[in-house]
Amino acid sequence: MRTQRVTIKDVAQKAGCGVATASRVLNRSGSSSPAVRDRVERAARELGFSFRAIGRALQSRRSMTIGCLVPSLANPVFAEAVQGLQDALSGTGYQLLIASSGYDAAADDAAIETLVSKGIDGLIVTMVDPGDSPALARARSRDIPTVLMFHDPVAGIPSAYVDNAEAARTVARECLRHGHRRTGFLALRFASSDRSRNRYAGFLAECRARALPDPVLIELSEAEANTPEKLAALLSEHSDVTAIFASNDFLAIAVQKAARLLGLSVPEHLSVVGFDGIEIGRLLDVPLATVETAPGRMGRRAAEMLTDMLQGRGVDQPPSLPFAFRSGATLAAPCPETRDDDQVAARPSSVPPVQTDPDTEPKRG
Amino acid sequence: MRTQRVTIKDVAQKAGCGVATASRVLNRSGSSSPAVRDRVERAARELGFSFRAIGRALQSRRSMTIGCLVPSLANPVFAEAVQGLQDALSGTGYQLLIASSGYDAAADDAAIETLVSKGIDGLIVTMVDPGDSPALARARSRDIPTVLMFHDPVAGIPSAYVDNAEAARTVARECLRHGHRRTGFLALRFASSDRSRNRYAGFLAECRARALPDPVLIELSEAEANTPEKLAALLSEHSDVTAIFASNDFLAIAVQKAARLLGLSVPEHLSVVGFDGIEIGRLLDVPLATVETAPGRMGRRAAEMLTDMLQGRGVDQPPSLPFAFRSGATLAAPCPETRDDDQVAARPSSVPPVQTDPDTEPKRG
DNA sequence: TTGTATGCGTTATCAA
DNA sequence: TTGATAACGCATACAA
Repeated sequence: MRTQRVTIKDVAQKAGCGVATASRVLNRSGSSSPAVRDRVERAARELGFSFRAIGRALQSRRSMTIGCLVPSLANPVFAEAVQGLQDALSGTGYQLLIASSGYDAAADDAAIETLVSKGIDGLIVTMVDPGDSPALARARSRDIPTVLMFHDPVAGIPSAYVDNAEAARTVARECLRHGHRRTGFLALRFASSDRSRNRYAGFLAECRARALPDPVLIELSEAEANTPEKLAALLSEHSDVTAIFASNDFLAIAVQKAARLLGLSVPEHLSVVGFDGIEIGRLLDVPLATVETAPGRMGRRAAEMLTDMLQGRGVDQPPSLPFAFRSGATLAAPCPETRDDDQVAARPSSVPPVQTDPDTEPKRG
Repeated sequence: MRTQRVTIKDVAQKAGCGVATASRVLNRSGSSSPAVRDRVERAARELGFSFRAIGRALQSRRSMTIGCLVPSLANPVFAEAVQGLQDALSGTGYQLLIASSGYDAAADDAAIETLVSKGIDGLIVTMVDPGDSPALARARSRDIPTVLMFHDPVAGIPSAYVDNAEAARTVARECLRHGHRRTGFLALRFASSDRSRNRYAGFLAECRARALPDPVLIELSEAEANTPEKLAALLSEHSDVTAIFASNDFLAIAVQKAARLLGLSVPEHLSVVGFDGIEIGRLLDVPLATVETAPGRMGRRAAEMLTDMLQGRGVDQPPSLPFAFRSGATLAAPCPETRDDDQVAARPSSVPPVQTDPDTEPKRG
């Protein structure tokens, strides 16, 4: 019962012409007489013919497929970015072949290897270490156009990104402006995320620039991030901290849950700031203070850069995408007496809020 | 400077043997002498050879690629499900070619058409109307193994799903148990989602079975869903409603925001129940009452069903996946005096809570 | 304008 | 054990 798929050869036969003619008609390439043209089109219609991309790919050496690698689609940041890719790619004829690594460097390499073997025309990746990936290097040495997402530019590979360090400095300023002095930086998989590291670096730099104590770096295991009780325990070890900068919104939300478990209210006892600006964050009844980075927009930008490269247009690193600090109910002045620290919270110093507008032109990193 | 890609022919040449031999060695198929074997492997290594999937696909008529269509990755439910697919597919050799429709039926068909033309070996879809899609029908008539996600089974296509109607009945019982009588059902794209419709149907049926007033059906536009103010306005038109059942968690969270805008507190003035059980819902400091459906698990199930079919094993519709009503702080007894309705809220009738355990065997729909 | 033949990269067949 | 060859589906150079 298996319907033998109809090929262009069948169409040609039915139309009583050669395959080349059929190909020309169906592709509107070359020239053809109205008569043959008609017969071919009717034959194709009647046979329910459609081109198979494999044949084309083999012959044209272009698969019209783009490979995409992200750590995980379970994190809304990446999911939104991939949807951004889809949006930008729709109508271009390119399809997305997707892979996820689970934040694992070895898996990154294996995935890229596989994607390349599949004959992708281009590559869009977010990975553990783009600067040290044999597979990525090999892909690039094979002239496969590649762009990064989320990463600050690395190894000369163009990237669609926000300036993580600069954004983190903004968060620091906002915390200080509200009078926080003892801050904490919370991160999952610090070792396997240059984004987290760069954010910490910026946060740290700004604190030092203002002669404030270094923020406490709190690294979490996967288990701690997903279990509010464990997170709470971890949090209680740093009772002098009045503001937590979480490396992403997901974590920031988890921190609030943990704080509640400890009987701390946000922001009275503990301020929380996130990073990313995922959609859901703005719908929370206590809006999350965070850095809006518009992940979907990052995806669109990445796709545009890649399609430019695919069309032979040279692409050099564009400026970083804009971000905007979004104030929210989770960030306020600390109440010194409520946590057991021994320092006096400073009143807001007169640091003006730094904001960049996501709708105007990007700022330079 | 473009590196001409190395093919098996190059390897054969360098090893001084025929391509067939090289193929056999490299695939460990057929037999070969240790000597040749050695030469081939060394040649392959030195040339940096790797198979190109396109050639294989053409000859074997299998692309080792699975097509996946979902409405949007911006909704965490679908993103988590797709990640579930990835997890289940990793190691099987299958890759995921992905498409999204933006909840548009025409886009659904176009996407399936494209995926099929790409030579996918199987299809996993969530779409507007699987029962009325010419493209899907065509794919199936071409014997492309297909499974649905999220949909109650339709047109004889096996599905990985939860029993939407039954789950909704559970929600109704829970609402009634807490004493709610006037309820509302909130849905986005009601017309283009059989999931929403089935949930409403179950909710309605249970209300009627208990001789309660029909729940108010509140349909939202995209704009209303994303703008808390508009949602609030809509909500205020139904001030007699004491409990809202939102068709998904995303909406449920938005409703809370809107309620806050109206000066209504949740759950004192308005109870809210969601659907899906997305990861982030459980981290909220006011945990969302919802139906946990484990989207990731649905994805894994779908992938397993498909790989079974791909291996020629017949797959008939398995029972629906289990769901669990998760109680949360957003559902409580109504306070009759706080909203302007004229009816007296009933005390909880003695309806036992209905729960199914996601870790035990699935329940039958 | 049309058709034939070739090649894209791989595997399977089959004869040596 | 080996290797030449024929597909697979398509586009294109070239000849007619």
